[in-house]
Amino acid sequence: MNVRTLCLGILSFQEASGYEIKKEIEEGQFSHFIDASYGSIYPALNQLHAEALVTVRAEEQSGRPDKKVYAITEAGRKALSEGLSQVAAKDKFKSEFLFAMLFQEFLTEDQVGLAVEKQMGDLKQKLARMESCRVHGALSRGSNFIMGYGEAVLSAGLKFLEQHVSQKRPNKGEATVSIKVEAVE
Amino acid sequence: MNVRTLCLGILSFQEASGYEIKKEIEEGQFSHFIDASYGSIYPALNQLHAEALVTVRAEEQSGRPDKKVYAITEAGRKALSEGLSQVAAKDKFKSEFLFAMLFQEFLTEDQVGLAVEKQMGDLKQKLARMESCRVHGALSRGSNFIMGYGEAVLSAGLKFLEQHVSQKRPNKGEATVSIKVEAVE
DNA sequence: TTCACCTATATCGCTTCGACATATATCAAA
DNA sequence: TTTGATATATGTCGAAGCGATATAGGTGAA
Repeated sequence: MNVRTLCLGILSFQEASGYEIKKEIEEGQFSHFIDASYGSIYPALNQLHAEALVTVRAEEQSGRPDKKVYAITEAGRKALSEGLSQVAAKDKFKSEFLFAMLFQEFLTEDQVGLAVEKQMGDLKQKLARMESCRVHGALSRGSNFIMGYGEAVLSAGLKFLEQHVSQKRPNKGEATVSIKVEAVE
Repeated sequence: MNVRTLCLGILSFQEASGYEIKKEIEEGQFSHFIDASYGSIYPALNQLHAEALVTVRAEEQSGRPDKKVYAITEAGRKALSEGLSQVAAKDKFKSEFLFAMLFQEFLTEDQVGLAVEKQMGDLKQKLARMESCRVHGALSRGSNFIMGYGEAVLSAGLKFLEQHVSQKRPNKGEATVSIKVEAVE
């Protein structure tokens, strides 16, 4: 599955600019299982437009560059449907955190502790993000499903780390690392 | 973190050829959280050799091309240590399965069912692979940690899907899709 | 004996990432 | 009050990496 199909998917929910698509990928309900950069989104949108799978409309803005709002066409919906019918590739999970943990002997105890705390913060942040997506309600069947799956998986990781930490440092009273979990929204 | 550091990490455990590194990535304890293709491994090894971070030794084989066995050097260990000290990037999780689930209305019920069964098979396979890594024992502190984390996360996903399936199809008696979970090893 | 799969290295086109460039608006802190 | 950070918005470009393919003989099952 490529970035073109990804854009079509998001546009099938609502029309949007490239910038808004990127934001949706970073902060929306997609955020925990897809990714794409500007360097692939903008070229993809141009391509889709050239293939008449989307339409564009320039929205004037004061000061900023014109916002180019894209909308999916009927041909675009058909292409999306075809893209989704392909057998899905296996999940890809890359974790530098786990890689580093595997080589603990190359790190100091502090470095390991810091890495674990950072990972816990990251997981909490993602969970909070999904929680806020839930609150904004009106979720489709598909939305509910992926949220449930995401919560299950992220919580399991967090729980494992919490157990590991409490097991390793019962009551050491050492300087605690404060992790800011920014409120999303 | 790039493929060079990845190769150094694997070579810090034992010397290996490019082919063996790829196998380790696909089937070893790394398999559920890292990935790399031949297209990046072979060039990476050449680069590492040019930088004297690894040594090469050609092992003759009957029939096949010579096996080029790489071993990490002291400079290589230092480079690995430096690579690991960098703050780890956030986990990257890409799931075409979840993307497709989000757009269920574009698919038939059969397609959705099939996708779910496939996902469950994939998860079971990964769990089995980790189980077999456990059996082969002699695991380091780091190994145990990442296995525990992996099992926690994969099991959580599987459990969620199992609940979803039993909820959706209590006793329909329809043609069941048989999923072959190949025994690893 | 055919066919699929395994060992083994390597390249190549294409996709995608990540960092940067450009331009303006807003808001908080020094 | 000026500086700096953050947000909106589009886009490019070099580098990294993927996935498929080429090559070539060995192994084992149908």
